[in-house]
Amino acid sequence: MVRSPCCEKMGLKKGPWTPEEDQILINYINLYGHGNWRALPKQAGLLRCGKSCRLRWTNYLRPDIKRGNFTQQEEETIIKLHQMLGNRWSAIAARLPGRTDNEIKNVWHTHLKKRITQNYATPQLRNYTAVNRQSYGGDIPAAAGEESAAQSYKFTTFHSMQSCGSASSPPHCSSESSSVATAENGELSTNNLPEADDSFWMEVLANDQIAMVGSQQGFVGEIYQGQFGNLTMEQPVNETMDFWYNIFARGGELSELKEIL
DNA sequence: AATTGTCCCAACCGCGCTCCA
DNA sequence: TTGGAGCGCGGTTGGGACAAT
Repeated sequence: MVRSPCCEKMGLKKGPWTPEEDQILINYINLYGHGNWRALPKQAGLLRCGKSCRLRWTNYLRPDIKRGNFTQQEEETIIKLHQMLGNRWSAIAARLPGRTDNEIKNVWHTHLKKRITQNYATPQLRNYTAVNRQSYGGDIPAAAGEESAAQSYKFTTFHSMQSCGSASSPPHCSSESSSVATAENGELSTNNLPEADDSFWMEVLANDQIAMVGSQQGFVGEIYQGQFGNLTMEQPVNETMDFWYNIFARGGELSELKEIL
């Protein structure tokens, strides 16, 4: 496929938009809409490429854009959605009315990512999970007309987990799986969070069978023992790692998990 | 007051997807 | 079925604003 030349090569303007350009774009879209972004700048009399116009409109000029700082609730929603959806900024933005994917991406990289990273590092992890135990209680608004995030996940059963402890147990099953202590109330203690690496999560995701690796035995064992039912999710490794860390560290219930999703 | 460093965000880049002729 | 056109997405960057020295 032959790509169209970039703006610069076509002699079009790049860089920050002037108020005059903004006004031209707003006036044109208010009058004619934006059916064809490629043709729009020429018809509107702008020395910009269509792509630049679309970006300016969707990220800044749209009348329904909410300006200003993100509220704490919005930030918590972003954190929650990011754990579920990963870097799917547009999907996250669809659940935050008035916020753009670009804006959310920026706030994630400048604020939220650092916060999460710091809190994942033990012992701060406990603080993070404690915070999220509260914040996860809220509703996640579904995007209008869009398949819910929940529907985009496919749940499968850990068949092999059922066989752990039996004569046919896979090699990775071990009676040590119960060695991870739970709190007296039955919740998993965050003191016992596993040191999970990518290979572990790859195993979790690869099949509808669970494989346990070394120190992860306890972690998986707890799932098998009914903390969450026998559930896993098909999604990229990194997202799942975050997801499981969060859900599991909070000692969540299956019903809660379903509600979140 | 001048310089340097850091943060933040608007805008750009390039890839991949969908649509359509 | 193929390939061009258009669009949307996520990653990256340039440069202004502000803080620290």
